[in-house]
Amino acid sequence: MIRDFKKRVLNAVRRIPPGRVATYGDIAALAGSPRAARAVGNIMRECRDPGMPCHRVIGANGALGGYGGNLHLKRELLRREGIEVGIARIRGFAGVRFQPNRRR
DNA sequence: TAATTGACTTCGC
DNA sequence: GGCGAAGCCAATT
Repeated sequence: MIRDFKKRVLNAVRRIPPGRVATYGDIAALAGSPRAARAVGNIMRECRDPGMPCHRVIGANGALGGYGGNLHLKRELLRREGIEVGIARIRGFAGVRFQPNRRR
C-alpha cells in the first residue's frame, strides 16, 4: 500500500518555507484532501521526525496544536524562525501563513 | 474486519 | 466571543 496521502502530507510539510506556517487544513489540501485535517494530525503524531518541521503545522485559528505536549518547544522554534508567537497562538498568522488565499 | 480515537475544521446556539 | 455538535480521513487497537 502506497499511502500516498501520508507521503503527500509529509512532502507538503517539508515544502513549507522557513519563517512560514501552514494549517492542518492547508496541509491536507496540499495533500489532496482538504477535509483530512484530522488525518494530517494523526500522521504528524506518528511521524515526528527530526527532519520534519511539524512545528510549522498549526491549527486554522492560529493555535499551535499538540506537538506531543512540547508546545513550549514549538513556540520557541516558531519564534526563532521569526514568527511572533503568543502563549499558545500565532501572531501575524495571516502574514506567515503558507496559503494566504484559497478559494472558499 | 470493525470500531474507536485523534496534533482538525466548520456551523449553530 | 465562548460552548456544543457534526463531518471527514487516516492510524491504532
